[in-house]
Amino acid sequence: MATMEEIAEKAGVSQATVSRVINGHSGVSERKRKLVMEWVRKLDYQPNRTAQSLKNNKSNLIGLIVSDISNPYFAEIVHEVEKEAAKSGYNIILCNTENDTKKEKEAINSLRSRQIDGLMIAPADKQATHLKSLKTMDMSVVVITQIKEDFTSVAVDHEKGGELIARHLVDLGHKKIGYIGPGNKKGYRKDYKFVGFKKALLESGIEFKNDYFIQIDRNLPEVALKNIYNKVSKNLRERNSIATAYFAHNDLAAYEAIKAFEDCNYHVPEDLAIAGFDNDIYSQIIRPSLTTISQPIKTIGHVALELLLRKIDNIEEDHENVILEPKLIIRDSTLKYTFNK
Amino acid sequence: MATMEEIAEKAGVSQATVSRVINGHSGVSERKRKLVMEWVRKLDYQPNRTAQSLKNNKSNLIGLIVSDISNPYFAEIVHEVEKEAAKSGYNIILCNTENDTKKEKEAINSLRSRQIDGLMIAPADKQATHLKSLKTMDMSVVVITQIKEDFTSVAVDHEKGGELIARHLVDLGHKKIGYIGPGNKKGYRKDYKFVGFKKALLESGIEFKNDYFIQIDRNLPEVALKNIYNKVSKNLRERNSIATAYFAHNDLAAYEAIKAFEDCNYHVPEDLAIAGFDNDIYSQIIRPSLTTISQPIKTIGHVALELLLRKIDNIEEDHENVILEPKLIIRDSTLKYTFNK
DNA sequence: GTGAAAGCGCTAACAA
DNA sequence: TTGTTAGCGCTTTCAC
Repeated sequence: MATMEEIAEKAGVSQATVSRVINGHSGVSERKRKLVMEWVRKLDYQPNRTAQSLKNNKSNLIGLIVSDISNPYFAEIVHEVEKEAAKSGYNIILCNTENDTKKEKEAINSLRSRQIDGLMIAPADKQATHLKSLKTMDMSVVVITQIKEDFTSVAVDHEKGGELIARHLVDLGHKKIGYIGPGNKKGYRKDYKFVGFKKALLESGIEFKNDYFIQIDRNLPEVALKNIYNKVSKNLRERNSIATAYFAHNDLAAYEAIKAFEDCNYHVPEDLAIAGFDNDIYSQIIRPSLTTISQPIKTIGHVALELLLRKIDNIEEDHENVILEPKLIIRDSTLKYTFNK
Repeated sequence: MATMEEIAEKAGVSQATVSRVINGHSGVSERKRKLVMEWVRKLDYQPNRTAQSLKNNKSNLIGLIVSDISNPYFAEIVHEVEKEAAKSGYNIILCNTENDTKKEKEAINSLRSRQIDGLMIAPADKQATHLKSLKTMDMSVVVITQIKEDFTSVAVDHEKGGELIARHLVDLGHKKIGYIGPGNKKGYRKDYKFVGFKKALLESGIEFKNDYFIQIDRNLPEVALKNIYNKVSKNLRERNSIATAYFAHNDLAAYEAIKAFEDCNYHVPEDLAIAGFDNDIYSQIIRPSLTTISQPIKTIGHVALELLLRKIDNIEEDHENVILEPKLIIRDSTLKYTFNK
């Protein structure tokens, strides 16, 4: 790769002049400017961003840490963030943690080493102390998909999402209502969907019964789907009563649960209503189409990047917690449940 | 962020000694080593990879260019590549081109500027000359998801995939067989699935009829799904005969086609068999489960990264085209078609 | 308008 | 065993 030095030599000017031309600084004669540009083209010169970064103490690199890129929800966020970042001249270093705090920690260190200008992170489910250390090292950080009081963060109101589903199921006339998700476990982040769900049920006079709670493991994305299938099947076999409607904590889980229900001869949605969370692209494609909660993914990506860039440019000093509104999307998986069979 | 200089000062040694300790070089007294490490911990020192890159002319950065990260097929590849790369100490700079050659070109230049050690690219559908320029600039490149004779590449044999689907449909007894996909168009890369599909049909004595060809647009991932839906619906309305079985060029297209068929009152799979391509995670989740071609995605990611690292390390000099075998996955979407209605 | 030179944080050759 | 020094490619200050 050609360097400024080489261009300078060819064009018979100093390397400093080449730098001026490349960076569009004024105070270079038109003659030299032309000359330099000619050699830039001829040698297909590309500035060495590594050298620039070192000199300017600015990498134009953003670290993006997600827990599971295979989840279409995160894939969509990555898509959006990359797109917007590119517009502002930033590149993305992507790290996938597979919801593993150890990997998350490694990723943070690695990115720090790489002198990223800012970090966007969707933290793993497990509570971890290394996030706190981000504070002390004075790095521009935006947390996404969950609200963290001590960081700038952008997320959807999961609690309200859970409430929306609960009310919808109650409105349809369900009394026996279940939940499929991680639930609340010490050392893990709170399952706010579940919290809101139970709360809204209670407000409608229905106490959530643990018999209808199918608890699935956290932080195992690789095997998560199998886990869900097994847990649901096991539940159907071993418990003596099942609910008439289930709320699965995300769409992926809902799909898998539907499979398990079907394989146990419960037809969805005729015998069993089911709702998901995320409104991923498949939720309207699968049959039955899935009632779910839509998260404004593009907005999350957009807003989060915007905030991060502001932090990087020191425009934004203090924390801001952007809580976006979830939306209920009603589809066949709950609508076509048949009462009074 | 602390630098070696600061550590050196604190520990009362030279900066070179700090470097030696950090890099585990021999020839440092145990006393100084201990002393240095103590300050490394105290100041939470992280080496500046930018400076290292500049000095060593080695960034440990890999560029990964994909056309559409929202497609779970690519998301899975990214997942795998990132995971393997991390194991070898590489980070991934991800660029999403949205199947746009202009963005692709920009991404390549940007990555080059960033001194990446190697590039893995799933090229856009549109033929473009800038890929050729990669050759001249002597950069380690591995092309994925399509075979390019003049590069090292890793892909599945799409032609054979098309054949497998064709034979399967013929074996089931279908005579009127259609295709939903981009087809072959000048300036775009060949649609090998279609080629193999037609070839195998012909070998079975069935000539592919253009009446059963639903051609969809290329390079519009953002609107691709809508496009498919519209094209399929339009086709059903305007043509006087439809096939009994359709092969959609990927799973995403198949899902969308199913929706369109259903909305036009053709039941899948009873009235109409359909097959996809990719075997993405949803193909077994949707109902009807989708007959499709499985691509060994993990293997693609794995092998491609392996080859790229070998190229980077100059172990591999010449091109290698790894063509992986596709596998037919038979599911309800074709199996449950009802003949003799 | 232009060039020389310092320095970003690191590695490695050389000297001591 | 340790320190001094040059230099990776760039930006920017200073002097002319």
